[in-house]
Amino acid sequence: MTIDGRIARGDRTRAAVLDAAVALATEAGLDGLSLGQLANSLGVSKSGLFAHWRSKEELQLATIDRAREQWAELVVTPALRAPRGVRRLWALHEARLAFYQAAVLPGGCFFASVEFEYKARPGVVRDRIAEVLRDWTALVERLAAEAVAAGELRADVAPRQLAYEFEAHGMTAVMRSRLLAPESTYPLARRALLDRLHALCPDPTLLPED
Amino acid sequence: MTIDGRIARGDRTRAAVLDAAVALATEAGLDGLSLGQLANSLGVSKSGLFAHWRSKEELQLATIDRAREQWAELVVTPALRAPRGVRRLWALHEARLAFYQAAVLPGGCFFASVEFEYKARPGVVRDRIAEVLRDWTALVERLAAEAVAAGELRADVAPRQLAYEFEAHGMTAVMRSRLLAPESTYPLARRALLDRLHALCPDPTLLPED
DNA sequence: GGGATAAAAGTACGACCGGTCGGCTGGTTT
DNA sequence: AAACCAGCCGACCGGTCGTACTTTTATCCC
Repeated sequence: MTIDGRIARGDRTRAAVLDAAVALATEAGLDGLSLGQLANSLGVSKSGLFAHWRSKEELQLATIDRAREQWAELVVTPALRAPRGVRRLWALHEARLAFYQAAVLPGGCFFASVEFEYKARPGVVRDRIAEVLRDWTALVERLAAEAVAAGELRADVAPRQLAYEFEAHGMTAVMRSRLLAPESTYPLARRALLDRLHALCPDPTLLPED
Repeated sequence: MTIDGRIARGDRTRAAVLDAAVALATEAGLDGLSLGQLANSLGVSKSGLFAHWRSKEELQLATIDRAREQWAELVVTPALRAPRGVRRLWALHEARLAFYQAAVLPGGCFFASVEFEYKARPGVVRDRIAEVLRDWTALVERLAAEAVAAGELRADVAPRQLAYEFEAHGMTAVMRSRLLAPESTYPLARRALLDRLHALCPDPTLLPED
């Protein structure tokens, strides 16, 4: 049973296009990204794109899905290797900052970009983005709740509140690091959450000192 | 000495255009905003816009300046009426959240939108945005430093660090309130900074309890 | 009244947008 | 070898973009 070479080629193209789209969208935005530019930057023709996605919107949705996969693969999964509890929460913050700092994507973060781009633009694309954000928030809340349940965070910690602060410190980092100074931003983002967790965590040995 | 009616009319038009541009940019972005749409939504002709600004870029810069004025007028100035120190810092946070919640701008915050839009797009527009952000950050840092100097915040508070967290809690609020749930977001943003300030402020009577 | 002047509209243009269509290419199946 | 198929391309469509040039309209000064 051999794989159909034509379909394999199509899959390769699709993957390459989506990876480029994710990266470009962090610079020009998901809507600002034009099909002509995207095709050019990949050395394919515009009509070649329409062979895989019937409209720009369909490609945008596929791009969002690809970005979510990438995020899961490069940020979430590595962080989940840390032991459950406050250390896992901290690992997620560090994995995220490392992802930004490594400049995997030129604009830093796909979702940070498109969330602001679509926050006031009703439609399917916005709905999909909101769904990803909800899932991500739920994950962070769950990790926080687990840390509380394990007794590693004070019992009066509200997971939802902590998740909000977690997200705030991370998202601000990606914007500031691109718009102002990268080298001075990441330490601030790191310390912001670390101080917060230290204040809530009875056992200081679970977290790095600085 | 009477005012030239022709110039007065021009000023009125310019102001109306810029106000509309600021508002629309929070939805469509500063670049996504097209001159045709802008002209249509104001009932003027596209070419009428070029009587006042010679290019789109020039209008974008003017829009940024106008947004800064609006921010100063509706957020900064009212907050500065609070007494110097930690109360002023808190007043600034609340004034900002009130501004977002009142939906003065449909997308919530002009600068939050354009900062993410231009974070990875070199050019004059980006430079201007970065300058505004630097000034704003300097203001918050100054207020934090004043609170420390007044003995209202612990002496080991780093103003730069606190200013980062201040900004993070505010900016995340505007995105979340638009993309997810407005009613549940603002309390989180409020509490995030309030808890932080309470932890750093020896005199609990200077801040609201909740 | 009659220029002078500023604001605004009208018109036109080239570039690019998202999208369609017919056809070529090369691997797969029979 | 023939029929078929998915991937991909060049040419092209109507529409909108930002921008330039010219013309009309409203106001001011003499």
